[in-house]
Amino acid sequence: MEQHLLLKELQSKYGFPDEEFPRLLAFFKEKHFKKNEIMFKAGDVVKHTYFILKGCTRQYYLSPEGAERIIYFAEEGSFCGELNSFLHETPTNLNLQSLEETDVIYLDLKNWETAMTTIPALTLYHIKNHQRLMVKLKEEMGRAHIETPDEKYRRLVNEKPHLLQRLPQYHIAAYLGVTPETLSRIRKRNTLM
Amino acid sequence: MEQHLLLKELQSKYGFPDEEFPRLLAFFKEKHFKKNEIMFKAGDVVKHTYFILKGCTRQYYLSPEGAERIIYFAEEGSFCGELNSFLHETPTNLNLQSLEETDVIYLDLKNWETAMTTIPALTLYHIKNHQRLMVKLKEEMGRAHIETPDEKYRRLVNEKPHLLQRLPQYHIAAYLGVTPETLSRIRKRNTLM
DNA sequence: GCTGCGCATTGATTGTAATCAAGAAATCAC
DNA sequence: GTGATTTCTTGATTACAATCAATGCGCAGC
Repeated sequence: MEQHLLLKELQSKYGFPDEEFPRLLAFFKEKHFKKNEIMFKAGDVVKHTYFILKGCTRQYYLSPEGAERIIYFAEEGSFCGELNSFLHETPTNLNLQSLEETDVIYLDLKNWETAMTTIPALTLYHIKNHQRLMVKLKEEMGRAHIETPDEKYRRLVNEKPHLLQRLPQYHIAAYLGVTPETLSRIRKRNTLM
Repeated sequence: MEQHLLLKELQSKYGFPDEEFPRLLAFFKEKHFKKNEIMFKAGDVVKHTYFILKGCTRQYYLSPEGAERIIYFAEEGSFCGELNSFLHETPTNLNLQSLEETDVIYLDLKNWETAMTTIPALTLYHIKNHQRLMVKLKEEMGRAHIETPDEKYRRLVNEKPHLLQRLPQYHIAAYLGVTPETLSRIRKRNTLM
């Protein structure tokens, strides 16, 4: 019997009691996004927090000049959203877009709060995971200023090789902060030797 | 009568009841760091969370090549530490160093947990502030890959001009992700016109 | 099969930061 | 104050990514 992706994620990090899971799952609704659909955009108040069952999304800023700065890609088995906007009901600066046909389950604010306050194992998951993400973000920050595009690319190859197969190169380029032309040349340099 | 810096910080963000403050303050101990003292370093389990009363610190990574990547500077009136290592009692990857003669108050883990669980206004401050920092970090991430050094410098001039007066330029350079030579030239370009 | 469009590659040129190398200026120790 | 060290500036050169421009490739629609 196949284990639910959400339960798998919750248990993989810190343990989550199986018997609590149906009660948690009941708080979620399901939804499908078509390829390239905007899930929320800058200026919106984010109404849902998503967990991806199938597919892939990108979160990005639009610079004043209109360039897209991709912060990260989320794939099946992970949460994506923008908690600050969601919890405080304030407009976000981020954009979220599906990159493939994408199935999600999601929570609205009311259910998020209820689940978070009545399921201790979820609270624990959330706090610890949040802490962990913060540290990862800081590490990336440190590297973002310093690493050369070649280094960034090689790190991606090592850490998230599946993304390279899954996504078009211009998105990878926007994520690495280089032009598609440069990425093409980097790939040439780094595969032939 | 002078208001305590910590109370000021707590109240400036979300409100904190005056009458609770003495009870909170009792959890803290005091300490002084000399200029350029290492407060913790990569590999350490971080034992304290600091609040700066006077002075200035920097948090940074050491790259494999030995280059320093400064993540941020903390001045009087702000917390600094590394919560992930602190709370989970695991080794950190970050380094923290005082840049001036620095007075702090600090919490150890036991007191942090007690304070956090018995003073609701503190819990609230912590959660909300953490959320806010997360969003700011993401925004910086987005910019870090894309902005030119000139833009980074001008942003710093606008947002944190005091840092420029306070810190040596090679630290500013390490924060912006450029060499000191380049920063010197950027300054020349951006002050004369 | 052919046409058109989006995406990826390649080439030539340009701009800008890193690097290497001295000096000048400021800071600290005695 | 003097000298020594640290920090900042300036110059010359080099390396590399952006940009502009053109071509190649793959795929969808007719």
